[in-house]
Amino acid sequence: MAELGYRLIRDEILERISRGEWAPGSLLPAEADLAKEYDCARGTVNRALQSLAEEGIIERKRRAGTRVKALPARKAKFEIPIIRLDVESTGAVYKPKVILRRKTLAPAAIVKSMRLRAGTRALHLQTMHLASGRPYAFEDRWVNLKAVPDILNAPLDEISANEWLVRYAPYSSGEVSFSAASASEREASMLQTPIGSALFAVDRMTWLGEVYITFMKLYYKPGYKMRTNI
Amino acid sequence: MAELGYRLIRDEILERISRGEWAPGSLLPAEADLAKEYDCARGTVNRALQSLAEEGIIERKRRAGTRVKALPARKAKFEIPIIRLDVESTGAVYKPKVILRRKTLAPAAIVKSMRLRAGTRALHLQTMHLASGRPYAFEDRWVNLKAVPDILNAPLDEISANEWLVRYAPYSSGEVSFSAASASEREASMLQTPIGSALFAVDRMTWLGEVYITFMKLYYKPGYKMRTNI
DNA sequence: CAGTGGTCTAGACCACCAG
DNA sequence: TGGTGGTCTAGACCACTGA
Repeated sequence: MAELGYRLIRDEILERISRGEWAPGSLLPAEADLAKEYDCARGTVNRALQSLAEEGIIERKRRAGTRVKALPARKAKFEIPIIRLDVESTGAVYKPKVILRRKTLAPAAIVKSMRLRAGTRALHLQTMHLASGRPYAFEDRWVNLKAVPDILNAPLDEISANEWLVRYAPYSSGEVSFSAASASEREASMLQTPIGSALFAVDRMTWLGEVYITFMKLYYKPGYKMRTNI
Repeated sequence: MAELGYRLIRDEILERISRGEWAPGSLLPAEADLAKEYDCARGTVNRALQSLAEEGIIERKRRAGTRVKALPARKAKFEIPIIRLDVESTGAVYKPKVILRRKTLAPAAIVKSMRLRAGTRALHLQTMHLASGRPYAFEDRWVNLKAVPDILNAPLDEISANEWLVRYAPYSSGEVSFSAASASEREASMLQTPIGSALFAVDRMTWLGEVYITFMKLYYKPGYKMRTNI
């Protein structure tokens, strides 16, 4: 039964799991046996199974073999969105508008979470992301000037701080969290929505090596949804 | 420069990108050249680069070569959470409580999105997810009884519908979306929070092949955050 | 201890597509 | 059309760990 591509083998194995041939918790045949069955090299089966393991469908251990996960937690992949592309994909015209841009002492909470030295000055930015002139999202951001001093010279009304940072320090790691927030007076007036509206909020902190770069809070206009497939 | 493992090569290449050796948009050396540089087989470099491509760091095209993405959209992976495990990881005791369980005509919106036949009866379930007796999340779900008739016999006060479905039809595909919602009277009373509170909401629809299985809306108690790393 | 998955190798063929 | 990445192969050695 010669197949074309490890993807086909992966899909076929996935279907056999779906049909119940291998129940959650049970053991799959060894790679060598599957290779014989599919008449291919073991390496091909290995790639197929590694792919399923990455998706969270199966668990693999040396010597113990490959098992269907007892509680298959399917993993969803989200692209951390670049707002400009998000907006433009709806056909609207994107424009960032800087509301506040001030070099100032960072408040205690920011100093702590970004591990700055006490008394450090940081760049505080507030930006409205506009879609064809209408509010799309409101961003509140702190930037560590020790890490990226050049941002002071960036034309942030043409390119958003997010995109600027992505170009300057592109491959930092970070933490992201999603939540719901009630619009305070500030967010409400920015997004032109009543106080107390439910807003989808994204928090993001990024760093490069040991150096914290930026902390950002983003509030989307009411009705925003973040979608993906599993 | 013999390395141990394609992961090391991947990390090293990532670091070279971070340091700016290859800027966003620029071309990386061909696999064969990198293999020579790292003194390993091309297959090893290939695995390293495929891994970076999956993470959204680079783009690869036959003949055109490998480029650092111009706008590196780092991908975040979220595990679609199983609420019981979520709750238990906080040290609380999980308990699902069925509020409503009724075989009934599906409303038009559900019929349409689940592609049921008009006049089909479906199972309507409302479940409170409790953490040590306190409200954690409220779930509103429709189940296609043609797809999983056996759910009528499931002990849904012991195992949540979600987990039951995961065991019965574990490897369906689906769509997920995250949003913020204002608590209606129903959600507010369920979650013991004021009407209008901002709730983190998850919509999920799953199917197996051509058959739609279930549509679910989940409202978390105020303050819930969904976290991940990038 | 022995069987499993993890990984590397050297070579091969092919699909794709930019020059 | 030639150089690129995508993939397969057959074999090998090793790390891990359950019986």
